[in-house]
Amino acid sequence: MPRPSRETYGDQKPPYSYISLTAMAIWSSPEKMLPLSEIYRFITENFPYYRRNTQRWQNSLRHNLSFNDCFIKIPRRPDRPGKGAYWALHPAAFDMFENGSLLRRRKRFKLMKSDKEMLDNELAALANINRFFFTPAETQPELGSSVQIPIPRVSSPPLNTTDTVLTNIRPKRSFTIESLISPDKPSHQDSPEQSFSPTSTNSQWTIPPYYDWRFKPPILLPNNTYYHQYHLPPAEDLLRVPRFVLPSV
DNA sequence: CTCTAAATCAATA
DNA sequence: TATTGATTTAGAG
Repeated sequence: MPRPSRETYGDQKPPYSYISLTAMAIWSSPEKMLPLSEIYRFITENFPYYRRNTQRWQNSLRHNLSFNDCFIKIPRRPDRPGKGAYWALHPAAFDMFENGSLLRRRKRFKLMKSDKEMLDNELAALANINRFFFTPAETQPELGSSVQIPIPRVSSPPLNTTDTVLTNIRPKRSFTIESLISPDKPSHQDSPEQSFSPTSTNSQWTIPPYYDWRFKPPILLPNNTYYHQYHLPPAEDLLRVPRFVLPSV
């Protein structure tokens, strides 16, 4: 009996929710995050059913991305071509599909307010990093140097570094088509590149390694302001990328 | 049957 | 592209 493949369902609607399909797409990517257009492409390429009525299901899928806390939107780095942000899976949402509920989960994945604020702080810091790309070239920090990036206060207290909610989270299954189509395959082992690999040293990983800046605990200054210290990547390709300069208004 | 996640329609930014 | 609300559909206990 042939192993179930991408064409298993043909033109029939696959028994997966948009959330499942999106998670599959994201997880199949090398960086574990994709722009919207790539999510579309994954689904239409792998499930022929979705090659028609695209306006309907793509609208629904976008609704899912915005509505569900399990998807986090990561700003595109200015040195990357293309449009739209990247979408990733929230690391705490990996066990959403326990007991094979790929159609309807028992519970929605909803973040607590404190977790949402923590994530907002991370993303705000990322947005600030992006802004460095747009500052005048003369005043941009040296690549390979360290830089302090102010964190906008979205709540008080803005950060809780001892929070362990996000610690030691790994997926219970891999979001490959093969493993999801035959979920009862018991001995399925994740390939190394499919395995979850936190990059931060303190294992409080929240954002994929896309930004390449190493996370450091926030610094509290005497004036009661918080900073994040990042190390700018020494990557050669980044050095070659033309730096963006804001037109002075 | 009930509960509520998921899908749909669609206005708006 | 992305967010949000309103409403309907339908999965599963």
